[in-house]
Amino acid sequence: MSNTPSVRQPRQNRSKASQEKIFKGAIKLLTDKGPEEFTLQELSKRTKVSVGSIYYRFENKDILLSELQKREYQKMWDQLSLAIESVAQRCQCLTDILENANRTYAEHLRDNAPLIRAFMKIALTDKSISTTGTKIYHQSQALYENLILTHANEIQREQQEKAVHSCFRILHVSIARYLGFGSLEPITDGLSWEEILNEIADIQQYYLLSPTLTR
Amino acid sequence: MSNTPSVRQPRQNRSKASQEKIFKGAIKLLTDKGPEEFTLQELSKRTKVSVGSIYYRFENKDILLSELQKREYQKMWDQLSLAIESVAQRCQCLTDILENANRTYAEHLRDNAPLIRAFMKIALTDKSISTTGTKIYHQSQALYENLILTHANEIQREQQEKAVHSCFRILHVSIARYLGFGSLEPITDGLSWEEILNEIADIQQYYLLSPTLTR
Amino acid sequence: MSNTPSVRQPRQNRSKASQEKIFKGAIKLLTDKGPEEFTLQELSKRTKVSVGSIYYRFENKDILLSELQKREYQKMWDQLSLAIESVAQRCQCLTDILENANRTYAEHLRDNAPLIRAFMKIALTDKSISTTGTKIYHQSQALYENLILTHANEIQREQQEKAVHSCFRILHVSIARYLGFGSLEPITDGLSWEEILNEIADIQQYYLLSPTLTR
Amino acid sequence: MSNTPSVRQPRQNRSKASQEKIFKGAIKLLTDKGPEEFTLQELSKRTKVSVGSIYYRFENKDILLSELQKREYQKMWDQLSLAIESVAQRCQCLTDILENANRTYAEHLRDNAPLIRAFMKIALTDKSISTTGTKIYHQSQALYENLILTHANEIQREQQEKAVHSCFRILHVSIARYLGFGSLEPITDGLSWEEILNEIADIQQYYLLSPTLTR
DNA sequence: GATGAATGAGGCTTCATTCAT
DNA sequence: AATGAATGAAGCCTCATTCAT
Repeated sequence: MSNTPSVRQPRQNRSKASQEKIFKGAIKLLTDKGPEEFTLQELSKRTKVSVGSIYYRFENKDILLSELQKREYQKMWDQLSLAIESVAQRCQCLTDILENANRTYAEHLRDNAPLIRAFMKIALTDKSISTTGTKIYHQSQALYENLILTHANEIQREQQEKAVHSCFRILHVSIARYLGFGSLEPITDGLSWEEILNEIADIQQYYLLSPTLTR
Repeated sequence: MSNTPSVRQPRQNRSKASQEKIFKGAIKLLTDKGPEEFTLQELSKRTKVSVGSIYYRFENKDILLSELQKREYQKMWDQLSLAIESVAQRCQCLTDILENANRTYAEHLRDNAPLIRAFMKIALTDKSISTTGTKIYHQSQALYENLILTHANEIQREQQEKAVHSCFRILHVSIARYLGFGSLEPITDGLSWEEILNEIADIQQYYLLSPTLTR
Repeated sequence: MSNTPSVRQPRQNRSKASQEKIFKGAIKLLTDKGPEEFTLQELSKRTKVSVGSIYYRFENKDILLSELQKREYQKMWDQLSLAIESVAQRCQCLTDILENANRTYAEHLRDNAPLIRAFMKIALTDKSISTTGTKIYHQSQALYENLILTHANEIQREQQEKAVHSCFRILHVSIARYLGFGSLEPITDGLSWEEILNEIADIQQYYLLSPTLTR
Repeated sequence: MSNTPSVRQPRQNRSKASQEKIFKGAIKLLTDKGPEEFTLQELSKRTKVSVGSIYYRFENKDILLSELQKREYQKMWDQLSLAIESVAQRCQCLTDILENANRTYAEHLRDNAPLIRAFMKIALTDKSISTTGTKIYHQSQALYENLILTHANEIQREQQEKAVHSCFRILHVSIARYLGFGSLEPITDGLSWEEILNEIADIQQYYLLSPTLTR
């Protein structure tokens, strides 16, 4: 994904192994302790890779994190992409698609929650991390929305694209809040995972499928 | 004497003045520079209150921030409370109430955005700040929802309280995202402030007011 | 001499003592070990002043050195100034003045050689140190030349000021080389201190006092 | 095999080429960035010779620099030698010789200024570099002085050799200062290159050629 | 001979907290 | 009550040198 000069591409095998060790250890440290306690000294201690070695491969701490994020987010996105594809194959009607796409996206966030949470914290103070996060957000959005729009004919709202934007937004922010991204305490309003999914789907469906309200 | 061990209650005027200076300066520093650059040395320099004095009044940095948050969030909540009260006075029908309550709450977040943003960042690593944030969230939620529920008879959904929960949740998370709380880049989907408000109100109304969909 | 905001002026007595300890220790470390081994950790260890304390008083290492230089160079210049003044009182003829001014300036360099040598090394990589060094050089030059020019009437050269410039230049660079400023090994050409002084004076006198050569 | 233990003598062509690449790159790096930024990593990157290879050929960094200096200073000296030889051929009288020898030596320093400056900085902390520098200085001095002494009969001073020593010393230090060797800022006293050369020649001639002053 | 990855001691700097006055 | 000087652990980063391949 990246050919930035700030990251050395390993040319020897043991080097690749070491890079892998660094990445693996970084993920573990990040999800174990959070970004506040993510120090290169600690990473070095855990991975048994010297600080100098880390610096040999990554220009600095920020770039290490940024590269890690690009790599992991790319992986996540690839998986999401496949899963959304499969939804497209399986589902016929809009209701069906919504429910399955929602679940797919929600589980995608949930399964990767610890790492995403960590990167969202880092994003608060690191422009590059935040930019990549935003980029992936928009890519995921496009994936989801394109799928929904294959059944645009069922949507009752006039501005279909705008309406689908809203559906994605509601899905994303509701799940993000439920999983406790962005603030430490998840807010569930007492709903279970299934309930929150149903609730979101309900709201989307009332919005997309109801005949225009006369007000 | 005082039974809050961590914060000394000032009993003299010059003391109150000094505490006030600390709080004022802290707000300014927090909104000017963000929590990353909030150091007690800098606060001392700006307020002309010595570091020792700050420590005389607050057990440590976390407690200072926590006290500040409680005070400021209380103030904000008082204002919100009045504003919501006034909406209750002015509006008769549910549609009207929703739109006005939304606007009231949204402007409340917007007007206090810099400070809220700062505390949301701090909340990521400070349990006490996050707890207070959550508490105020629930209080605001109650305020909003009680208002809506005064017109519960107009709501078509079966589980009215749950439905109103969802309305508040959608409002809050949408606006929070729009204002860029919790992640650095605000995501607007190209909507203006008025448009996002309309969009939210639309979604809520389709949800609350539509007759049950037969699926 | 300096009111730069990067140096904290001590307001308590113990603070002044600490600043003095830092300066004294810095001079000793600089002359003992040279700038290459001048680290704040070592300075802290020797002076028993914590690193944080050093940073409390000086923005960073460069500024500490720069302030030290300003202080010491100022002291040196004050002494030189007095000594040159005394030469002016004592001497009547140009020959006399030259010899005494030379000796005064040369001894000034010699007596302060270890510290000057250290700062000359630092000057190679620190613009501020080099600027101050140049400034003091020009001030000393003015001191010396003004003294010589009080007997300008005895000078045979047409462009008297230019000729006196040359005299100072020769004096300075010859002594600097003799003392090993600027390169590690002093070059004496086998001359003793008295001999090099005589030699310099001879050259200056032949230049200033000879009738114009017909070539 | 080789009896210089610290430098491996290349016996194959590709080896020689590689050593040549190292030297060329080292000169460029030294003159581009100065000794402070001269790191073996950077040298390796620029020359495309691996760090290991550099260490295979040179015991350590100091020795690499030392070897480079010997080689380059030798080259410079060879050139100077030829140029001084040519002055000897061309000039008949002392005045003429002085002026031409001065110019030759001054231009020699000027043309090689960037590299000399670099080595002078290194000499401050590296005994071997400083020793070689001193050695070449003395060799150049001998070259210059022997030339002058071919016309010793024109010199009015009693101790001719000592007088000629002084002439060289004045020439060297004046030019070195003018070119900014040893301290960052060159000091020109407002003189152009031609003017400083004339000034030096004047001083030398007044010293060497004037009849003894009666004082 | 050659490569380039790995090492780690050591330098600079920050800042929450403590303490003498 | 108040001041501001002092502390030092801990973080980031560099680079000469070593070593496995």
